[in-house]
Amino acid sequence: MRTVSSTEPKPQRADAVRNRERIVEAARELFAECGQATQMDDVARRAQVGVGTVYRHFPTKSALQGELMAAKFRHHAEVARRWTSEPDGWTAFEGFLRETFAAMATDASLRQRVTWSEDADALALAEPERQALSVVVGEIIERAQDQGRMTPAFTVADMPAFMCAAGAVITAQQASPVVLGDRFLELLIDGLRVCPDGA
Amino acid sequence: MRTVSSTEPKPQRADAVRNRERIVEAARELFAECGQATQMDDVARRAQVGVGTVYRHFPTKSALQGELMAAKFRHHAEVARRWTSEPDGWTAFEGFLRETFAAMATDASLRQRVTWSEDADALALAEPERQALSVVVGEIIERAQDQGRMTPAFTVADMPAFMCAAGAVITAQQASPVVLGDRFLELLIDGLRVCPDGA
DNA sequence: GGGGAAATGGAGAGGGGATTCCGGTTGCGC
DNA sequence: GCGCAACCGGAATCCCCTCTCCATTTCCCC
Repeated sequence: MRTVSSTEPKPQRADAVRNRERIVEAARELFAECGQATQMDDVARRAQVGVGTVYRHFPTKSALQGELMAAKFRHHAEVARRWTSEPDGWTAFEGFLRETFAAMATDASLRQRVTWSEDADALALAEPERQALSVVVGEIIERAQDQGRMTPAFTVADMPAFMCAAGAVITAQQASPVVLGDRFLELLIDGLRVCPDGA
Repeated sequence: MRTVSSTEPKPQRADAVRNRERIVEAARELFAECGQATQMDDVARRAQVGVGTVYRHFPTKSALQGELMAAKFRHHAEVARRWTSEPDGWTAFEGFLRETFAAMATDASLRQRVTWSEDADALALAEPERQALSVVVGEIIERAQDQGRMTPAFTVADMPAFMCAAGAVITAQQASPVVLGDRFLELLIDGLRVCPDGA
């Protein structure tokens, strides 16, 4: 009897792997463009694949969206994790935020508000990744607060609102360049910082 | 020949007027609760009216949504107009914002982001009201800037992003009361103010 | 290079929801 | 009180989209 660990990823055929990647990429683009209005047929077409193939990889539209959300959380978590080694908590937090904002400016798919309404099933599927992100960022926040550099009123639970607010501003900037711009983001960041001379 | 001005509102029957109001009110509630997922049948049921009646008053779901958006713009514009008589531009602007935020906290239907994506047709139908709001608020903003009390970088075009950011924060507050809270809104407001001692 | 499991593709079933249609009802001017 | 337009209700229609099914094609191991 061969060793078959229950977590063995059972290797996929080369074409299946390739197609899955194509599908995810196509979906990312389309959801960024059309949001909820994106259709499975469109995804299939852009991925140059049949609808059946899309459904072989993702049993449900929600599953596909869930994967996209999970990917987004993974991405943010990775950025945060990279800043974790910075000893100063506030520097780490600020670095994470700025890097994330920059990424959002570049990639529309990162901008979509994600945590309220939309698709409950998709969100549920991405829950593990959301948790993981929460843990990493939460740790940075607590460190910054312990070091007295961040207002203690802020918690990880505030992050979604924070990100959504930032996303709104960034989206607006894309629409009309003449906009207040980055100053808004600076304001948001400043609001959390605790200066040496008091809050 | 009776005088029939082309803009004459042609009087409606009493029951028609009553039903129309009921429909709008029901729709406002449902869209606040379910957002885009709201169905015409639900609206009809909550208004205690047949679907046909809903369609008699609003030929399209978009038309109904458009009316709701128009109402929202009208509401905001009225608040702004009330502050127009205040001679100090910044005071007027701040008053308008605070009053509007307070209203958003109370009424979920005011909170929904409205200016991007969603339903282009509905937005188009509410365009006149949007314009009107824009004019009133724009005037206040310019006054505040002429008096040197507001950063000149801000324009009416920034308002949607601003409101959307505020909406995100307020929504988050509703979800978990332990949140950073109003300080966020203060930050946003502070960011536009120009203090006597420089920007 | 042959066999069979793994994948593919896309027509169409199925379901949900917006919109229509029209026989019946109601307000209102006379 | 009558008559008739305006209005109402809600079953039925129609369309759009997700998801299924299976004949056919493609990889991969021997």
